Amino acid sequence: MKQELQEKIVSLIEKQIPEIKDFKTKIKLDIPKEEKFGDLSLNAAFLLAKALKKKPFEVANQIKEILEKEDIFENIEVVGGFVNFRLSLKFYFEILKQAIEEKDEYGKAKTKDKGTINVEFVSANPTGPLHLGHGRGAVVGNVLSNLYDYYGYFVEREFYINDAGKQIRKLGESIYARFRQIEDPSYPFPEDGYHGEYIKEIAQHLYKYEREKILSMVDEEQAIDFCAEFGKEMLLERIKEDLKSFGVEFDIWFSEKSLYTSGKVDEAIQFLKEKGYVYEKEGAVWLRTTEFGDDKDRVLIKSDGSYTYFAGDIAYHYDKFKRGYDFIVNVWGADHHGYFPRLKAAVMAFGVPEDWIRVLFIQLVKLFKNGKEVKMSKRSGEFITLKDLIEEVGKDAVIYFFLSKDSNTHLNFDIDLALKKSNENPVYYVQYAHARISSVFREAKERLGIDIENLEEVNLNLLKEEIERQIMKNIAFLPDQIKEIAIKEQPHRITQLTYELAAKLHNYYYNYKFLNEEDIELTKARLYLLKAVRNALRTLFKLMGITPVEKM
RNA sequence: GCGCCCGUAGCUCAGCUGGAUAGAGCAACGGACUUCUAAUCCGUAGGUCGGAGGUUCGAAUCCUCCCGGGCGCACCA
Repeated sequence: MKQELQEKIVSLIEKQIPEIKDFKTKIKLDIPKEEKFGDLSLNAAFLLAKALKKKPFEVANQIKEILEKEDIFENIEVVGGFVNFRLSLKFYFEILKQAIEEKDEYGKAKTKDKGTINVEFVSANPTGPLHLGHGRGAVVGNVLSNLYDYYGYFVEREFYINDAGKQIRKLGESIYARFRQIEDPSYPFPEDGYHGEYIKEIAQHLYKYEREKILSMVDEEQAIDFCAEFGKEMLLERIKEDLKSFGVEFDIWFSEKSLYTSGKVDEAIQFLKEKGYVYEKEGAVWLRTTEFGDDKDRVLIKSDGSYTYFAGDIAYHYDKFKRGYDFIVNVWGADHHGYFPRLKAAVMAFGVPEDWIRVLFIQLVKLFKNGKEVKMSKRSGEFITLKDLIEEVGKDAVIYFFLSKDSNTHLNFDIDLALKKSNENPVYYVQYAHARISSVFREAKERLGIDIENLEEVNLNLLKEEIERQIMKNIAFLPDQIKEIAIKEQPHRITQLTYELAAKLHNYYYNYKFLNEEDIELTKARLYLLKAVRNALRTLFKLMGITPVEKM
């Protein structure tokens, strides 16, 4: 909406001040922080002042005169060099109508014509339960996907399963050792094995159902492989369950191992070789990543003939490249940031532009208990899992908390605070706003017989209060703001949009009475506005994966 | 040593890629329930935006240097 308005305004000005076309990219139509500056604010006069050799104030007044003839503006004021507009109620009424018709997808793109993209996130090793960092990545990746979907992209969500390599081997050894220890407590546990209780559980499960089979294996290696495979599958199932309870579902589960068994690694290396970026040195095969900004070249095939992890990752991204996405997004833990330049270089060697691959880094989640930091590590097995946390505080609170901070900053998670389930968690604030509206609707039906589903003829001109106007404005520009945070990849800002709208609703609720049997017309108009607010809230909740509760 | 990220109220954090008097929540203090749910609302107090320069009509935001904290610099995965 803002975009359309801006284009309209610029084209109107252009008829009289053609110089404006030189500043089109710098012109901003802003929503001012303060109400007294109107609904929208235009900075064009500052930009034009120099070119026209006039003062910003004079140019602003000129713009004011041009735009005053339009009926979508109720009032235009010049303050300093800013041109501030107030939009007409007529304009807002159209918006409310739209919000009501589009339900919980208010403002969402009707078609997926922006393109097709892939978002890869979580991608945890199937060697243990998900921890809090994974949870943060899951929320950020999922919401980012939802935002792109809202914006008009066809989005595929993908989980890359690291089911090859040493980690899995270690998993197998750990499970096997626990398995043997059931009968022989002195059986040695691998030094750097996984210590968590879940390993024992898996071992006990195997002992119960597969004891004979495992013990009959002549080769211990075979038994370890078996344990690894079994454990991996079991843990992967748990990961899937945890994510599902979190409202996160993937379209594609991509196995790293499949790359090796299907020959895709060789295929990718061959492709790069033909492009001339592969060479041999000191018995190893290298990729010339320095060609694309990496600070040194990287090994693909080690001198012992085995592939590096990097080679596998290249094959994986070569696969994505061939799928033909417009661009891809990877959500990674921040400790991998040093890895990005080389992967980007490899991907660019395929022949895609630099921004084809994007990475969102998720900084560490630090857990605090009793005011002290709790160190988490998979190796010691001493950590609070995502599942524990969701069970204790509920998925909505966890989602909202993980989402409310910029993913690129460290997050301190105070477990005591979260467990309190108190109003200190702002998720209750926004949910309460929705619950209050629902409550009003229930009362409207019971007391006044007004069915919220049949609000056809309402006189919106009765909505004269300043707060009502503010709410309409908030709803009107919400889709613009959602789209903006989508393209800027700032999913955390959605919590603020939600909070702002909820705050206005609470203010409105406290200061005005909606149900008034003496004035049914006004009641209906207000219910109509409330319905638009409810839909806007539901739209935001849906993007975040939070439940719109009817009662609290 | 090199690279990336962070530094904003007592605490946890926003600040929309340069806009107007830097904002929220929690904590503190003072008010508002005979009402459609007080998990709410209204108000008070709290700041050298880590520091110093620079760019310009205008800087928390962009550039340079410095100071703190985190992370990363493999023929590991």
